[in-house]
Amino acid sequence: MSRAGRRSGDSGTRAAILDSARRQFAEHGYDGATIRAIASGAGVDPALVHHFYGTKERLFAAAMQLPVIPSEVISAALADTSRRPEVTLGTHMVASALALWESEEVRGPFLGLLRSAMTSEQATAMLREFITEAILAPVAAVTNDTDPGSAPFRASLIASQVLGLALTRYLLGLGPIASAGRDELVAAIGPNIDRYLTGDLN
Amino acid sequence: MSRAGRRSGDSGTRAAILDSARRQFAEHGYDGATIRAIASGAGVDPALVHHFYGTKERLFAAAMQLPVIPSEVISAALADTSRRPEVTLGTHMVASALALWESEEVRGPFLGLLRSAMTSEQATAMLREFITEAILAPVAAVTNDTDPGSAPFRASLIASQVLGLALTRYLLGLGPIASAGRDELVAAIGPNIDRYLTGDLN
DNA sequence: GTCTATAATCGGATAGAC
DNA sequence: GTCTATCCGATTATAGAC
Repeated sequence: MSRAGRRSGDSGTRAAILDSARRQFAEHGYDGATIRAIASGAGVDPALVHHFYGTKERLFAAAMQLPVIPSEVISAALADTSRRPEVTLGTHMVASALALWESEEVRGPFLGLLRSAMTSEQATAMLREFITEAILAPVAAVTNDTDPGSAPFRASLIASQVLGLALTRYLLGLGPIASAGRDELVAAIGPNIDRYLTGDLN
Repeated sequence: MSRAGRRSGDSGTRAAILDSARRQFAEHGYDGATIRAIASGAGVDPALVHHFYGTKERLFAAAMQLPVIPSEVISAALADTSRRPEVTLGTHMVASALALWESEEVRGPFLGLLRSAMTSEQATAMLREFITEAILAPVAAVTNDTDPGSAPFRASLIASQVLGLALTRYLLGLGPIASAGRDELVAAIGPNIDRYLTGDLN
């Protein structure tokens, strides 16, 4: 019978390693996360990590794959905004980001990428690419009616505020902004994003 | 004569090591900067670094000392603003930050601290302390007339935007924001800081 | 003040047994 | 699929000669 021999299927270890990797990269960044610590966190031998993922770089790339598609989330936000005009797009963007970051599965890779981008050129490129995909594209869709050329600049400004929010809230744990509720932050920051989106920047 | 023997004075090496340390910490963060690279950058033997500064931690603390006193800079900005009311405080804060960061001696330690704060708990504490001193105090001085309790939250929001600016401009090198001129950024971001300072956040 | 030599540790990666 | 054993490079830090 073809059923003889060991099952080729999953025993869950592969996923456990990826989970542990996400946590380690999120907390310590690329350099600070060690294969040994990742293996230990998954309850397996370090050699197994290499067995499944080859090198540390490849494991990092695998771990940083977001479980959501940025462009889909933004599309949903856009659709929602056009249905409820009382909610501005900037407000909605901040609310969406904060909501996504409350999920461990999204926040982990994102913070890992952010931390790693500080010291690794490769991670910097990955983060830049992600930002472009997640922010520039939808912003361009909104602004290309008024002033097409300003879209990249507007998107960068938005990125600076949104990344600054993640930085102070999750990485630095800056008192009031780390303990503030979602609604509070949305109300405080949303209008500033709106200004970057459609306001006069001169 | 008391002039016999080797001069006890400075041969410049100590300062050269500190300079090299600032550059290395700025570029690679605490973990990424190695004593060896710092020594090499200063053209001396690694053992000398230990001879002068003891441990890597002590060298880091010495290298991160800013050559300017944050509170003094802010005081100057406040005084300047009250003399020329056409320039808003938020605009002036952004301009001051960008001007300071153009000096290698200020930008180096600052970026080093920012990079290191991503992975080192000790550096995180240092950066938090610095932010509080540099931003919270002056903000409180401006807002305590209107709504005393909101000062820490307002200061944190300002920190999120200012740190986000440093992050995208210098660490990530995000296209349009990295190549933008100082005036352009001041005009774009200043008003948003003003809103965090005195606007309605609800 | 400056360097050589070396101790002690830790990291990624591989070979190969089971 | 999983683990043991091991190699090899890099790092901080110290002892001590000159």
